[in-house]
Amino acid sequence: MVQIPKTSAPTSPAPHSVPTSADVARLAGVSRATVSYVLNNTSAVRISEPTRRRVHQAAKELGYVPHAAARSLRAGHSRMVLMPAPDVPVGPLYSQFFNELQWALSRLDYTVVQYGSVGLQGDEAARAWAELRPVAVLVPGSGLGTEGVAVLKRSGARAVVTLGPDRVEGAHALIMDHHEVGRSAGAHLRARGYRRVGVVVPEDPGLEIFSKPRFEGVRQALSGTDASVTEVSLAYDEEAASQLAARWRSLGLDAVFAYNDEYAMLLMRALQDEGIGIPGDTAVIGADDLMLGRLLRPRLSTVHIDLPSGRELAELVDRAVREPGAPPEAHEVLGATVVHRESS
Amino acid sequence: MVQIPKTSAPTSPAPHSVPTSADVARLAGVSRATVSYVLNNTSAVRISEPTRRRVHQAAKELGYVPHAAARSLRAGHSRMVLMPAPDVPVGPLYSQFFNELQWALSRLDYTVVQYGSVGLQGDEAARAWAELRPVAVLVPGSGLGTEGVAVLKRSGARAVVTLGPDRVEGAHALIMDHHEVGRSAGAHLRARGYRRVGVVVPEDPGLEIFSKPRFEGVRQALSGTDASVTEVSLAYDEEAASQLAARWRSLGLDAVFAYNDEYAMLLMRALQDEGIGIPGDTAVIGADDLMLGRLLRPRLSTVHIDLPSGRELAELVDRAVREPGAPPEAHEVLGATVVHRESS
DNA sequence: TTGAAAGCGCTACCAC
DNA sequence: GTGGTAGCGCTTTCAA
Repeated sequence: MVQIPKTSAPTSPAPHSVPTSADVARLAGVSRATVSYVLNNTSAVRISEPTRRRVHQAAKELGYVPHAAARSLRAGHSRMVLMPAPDVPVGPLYSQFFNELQWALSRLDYTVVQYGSVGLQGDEAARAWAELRPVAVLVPGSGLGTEGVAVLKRSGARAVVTLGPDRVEGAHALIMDHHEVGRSAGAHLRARGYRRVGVVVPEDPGLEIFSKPRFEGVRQALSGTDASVTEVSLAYDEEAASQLAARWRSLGLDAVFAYNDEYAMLLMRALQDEGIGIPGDTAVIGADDLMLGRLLRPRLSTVHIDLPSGRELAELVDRAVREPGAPPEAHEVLGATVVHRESS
Repeated sequence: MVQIPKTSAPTSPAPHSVPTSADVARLAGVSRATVSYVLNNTSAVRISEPTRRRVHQAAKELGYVPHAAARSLRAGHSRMVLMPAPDVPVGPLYSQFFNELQWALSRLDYTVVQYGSVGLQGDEAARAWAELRPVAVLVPGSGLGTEGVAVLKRSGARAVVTLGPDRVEGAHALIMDHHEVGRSAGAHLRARGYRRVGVVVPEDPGLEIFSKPRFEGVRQALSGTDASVTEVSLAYDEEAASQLAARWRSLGLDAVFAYNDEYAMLLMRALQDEGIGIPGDTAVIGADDLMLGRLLRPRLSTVHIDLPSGRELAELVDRAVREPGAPPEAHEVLGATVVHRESS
């Protein structure tokens, strides 16, 4: 029987070491090999039913849990898919995508692990990830360079996938080019006849990866026309917004792409409080197509963003893992479509 | 020299296996022991400078990265802090808390890993986590039971901390009792003279952990008074909100606690579109004190929630790891204070 | 049907 | 100063 009486407090300060398969074997009166066969349902070998029972019973009594590190050390590989945890607060879009991905990967029998790599820079981070010998690494953003990819592959990663603005040599890429978001917004504003277009760029440096290309996209969409594009820096707080609103008229803008829906809401509110009509005096368009945009008055025009489904990415990963020799795939996966509502 | 010429394409399909410390030793012309000493800066032993250089050089050429599993297998422990990834989209509050935590733990030389455990139930999940032999496990929500804690501890976790509504035997607890949120809101509404109070309860079953206690809290705050409390179910979409608004007057409520700021915004908009004045006809109060509440008109009253700082939790973890015999601590860490604005 | 033993990559004890 | 080597927990071939 188990040594800890069921009825006593489970806080047993006994320094009992953690049970190994050898302990299970001992208790069941069999060899470690047999324990392994039984617990892994190894089909290549047939174990008698009584023995199986004894092993299972022993494992249960000891509370045996296999040691993943030992197992994958022996096996020479794992099924861990590693993903650095994003260090900026992410919105519902990313959360949903990530959940889907996780679900799809677990269906394919991979284990998804988000690795917190605060404070690690570029190749140093790649090395830290490589220490875990993941079978695949999914890297959002643009932190990974060619050397990082090489480190990961050398250490056994069979698939390295970047989710970001650009391709990295040797890695599969899900290219999420936010230029397209800006371009859609810009084209929309141009088509609706606006000529002096502002583009909000968040002050938060962590958002630069998105804000820069979105800004550039607007510029691209309006280049070759008589429209002007003005960068408008804005921190995500009320004070900053109202200060901006106070000098808004002096900017002489007839439309603004507000980076995303949240910044759009912030700015809209400040403009309205300043007596600036939307879209009459200034048109506003956001991005991300959040629920809140539909709730604003006027209803917020926005750029809806299509991310790849988690299932798609999971399949890419699986394909890459099974065929590591195959040349890296690169897919443009960010779709942007304008949802025209009332604010533009 | 390294075998892959620097100038050729780095897509070397060569099935070269991943370099081990033995490879480094061979290339440097020393023993594996020496490699280990050098790369870990072992202070107990002095290695000559030329040797150090040779080892470092060889490691670099091979792109050697130590194998974390092998290392922790040998060491008998790791410094991995495991946290199951939340399966519901989390708001900025949690994101920020988590980032702080991660940062604070990495300062203490722990590695934080979020483990995606979709589809795993209770003790099964605990077993999956235990396989990784983390030194500490932080579990948000209420999924972990006494048996789960026991499994984790038996498999070597020196600290198990739950972040949720209740204590679990044997685990440290950061008790986040959302009753207090409801109580604050209820007390506020009562103090302001409202008597027929509605409480929005999201339909999303994943939010029950929060919505149930928040609802109960309001009930508690109003029990013993002549005020009534009515549960109002609501899905997070416009259609549901406008249907609710259409029958709002028939509910005869003079105030509503809207679960959180986002649901509050959804409901407020629907009510206003229905011609229901806020707070004149119905007062509204949200929770979470998000930026968006300040931007609504009328400005949204809300319940500000104080979570523990990531640093505090990190210190608790560290203490628990160093003193695994110590009795589990339990702290009430959820502070709720009403921020009165214009909507109530 | 079951057991003995090798070995995955690494570190740390002991010898030289 | 440096090297040999045992052994962490596990799986799997080969024998019995």
